[in-house]
Amino acid sequence: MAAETKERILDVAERLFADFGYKATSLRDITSEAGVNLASVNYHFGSKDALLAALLNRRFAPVNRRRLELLDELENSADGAVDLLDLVQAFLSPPFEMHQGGTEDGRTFLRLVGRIHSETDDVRAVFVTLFQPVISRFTAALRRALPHLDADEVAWRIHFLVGSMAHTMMWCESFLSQAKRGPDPSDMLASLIQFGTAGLEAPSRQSVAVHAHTGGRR
Amino acid sequence: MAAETKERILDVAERLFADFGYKATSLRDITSEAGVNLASVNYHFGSKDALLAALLNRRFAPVNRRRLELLDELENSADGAVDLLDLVQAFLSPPFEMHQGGTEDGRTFLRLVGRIHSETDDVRAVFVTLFQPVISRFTAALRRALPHLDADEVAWRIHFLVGSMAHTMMWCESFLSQAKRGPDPSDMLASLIQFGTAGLEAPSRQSVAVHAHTGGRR
DNA sequence: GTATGATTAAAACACTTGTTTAAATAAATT
DNA sequence: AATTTATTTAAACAAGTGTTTTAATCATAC
Repeated sequence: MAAETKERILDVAERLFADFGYKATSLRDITSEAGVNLASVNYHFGSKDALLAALLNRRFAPVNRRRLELLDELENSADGAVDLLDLVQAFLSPPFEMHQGGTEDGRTFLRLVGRIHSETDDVRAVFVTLFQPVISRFTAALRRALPHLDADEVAWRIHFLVGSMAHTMMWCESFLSQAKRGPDPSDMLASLIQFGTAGLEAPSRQSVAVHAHTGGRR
Repeated sequence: MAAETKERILDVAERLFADFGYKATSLRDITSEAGVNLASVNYHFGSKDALLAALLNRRFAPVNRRRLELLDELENSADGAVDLLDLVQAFLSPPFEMHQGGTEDGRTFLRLVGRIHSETDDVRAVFVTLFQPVISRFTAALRRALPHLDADEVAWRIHFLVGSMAHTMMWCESFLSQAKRGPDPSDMLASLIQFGTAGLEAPSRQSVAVHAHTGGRR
């Protein structure tokens, strides 16, 4: 019974955090929907913060492990020169494949991924810790794959990529109304990879400035 | 004295909402920091929600007006064929030029832009209303500028662009530590335009399936 | 069957939230 | 100057927050 309670709390909390954010979700919301006693959160996890930490660890640790695993494969097979498209795919795919993106749980998880990126720093603290090794290793790999860009520019563009990922994951449910088809997560992944790869390998901004001078822009 | 109180509340609320989000900022945080009485928020604005609405109107109405103004200019001067780069620039520039991005106020506003994109739907309601005409007109213009993409694909990519914008605006302050130079908003704008334009005009996606568990692509 | 430890239950705790009230003060109008 | 309106103040309100406590219940081992 104990393990079941813990998991029910984690499952419900994950969904509510994903939909309404951490601050806006109360322990009473979680426990009443999970059908468990209010005090059980503090009994099993210690605090609301610790619940969040446990929740993030449960999901993001495997995702980030998978990212690094894919990156290892790429760097081992093709020594030195890793294809940019493969890098982007290795970074973006794991959240989608983790929970079979099409299912209800999978989509909830995608919303959680997006939501957590926009929580305030105090909430993101645990998440950032889990994310950090991934970011640093992919940053290094992307620098090698984008030799025409300086380090700062690569850093900017990684943030752009993460932003487009997070934002779209968070709001893809809301697109139901305006899109003809429902938002298929694997469609989203394919589009995102396409968009992100092209954005990352865009020419450096200096060459654009030169281009702008000679090339007819007002 | 009345107008001064109202503006002090708006200024402080804007900064706190930008830094900590709407839910996490209490009226007591705002009023104490602004040096005004707690009840003055409800007196001048009616409620916390109405304060947010007033705050968003004050800043985003001019920004979105400017966006549409720039779009009008583009569509009038070059009849039919509007350059993609110009479109992206017309969409992204106004938040940066509005408050002279480099100043403290300007950077606070950029954080607010980013933050508001990630608030939950109830909080974003007012914002979405202000944003909607901009999105629909730019969507139409982008479809014309990207004839090789179908409507759904254009919609996805607009969300990617908005996401990269919002995310980076929100966290650009945090990049101070890892970047050599402080994050210059105009640098960010230039990079963002570069990234977004390339991403938008990327070739239409060939089917990229969710990464198989068998490992790397061969 | 009883004792031991783990789990659940209900209640209370101390604190914060947005909002309202009623009196006091300031400003503007007549 | 007197009166009406606008604004500020301090206090209280009702509801909600995470957390703690104390007792009751359950499962398991002796």
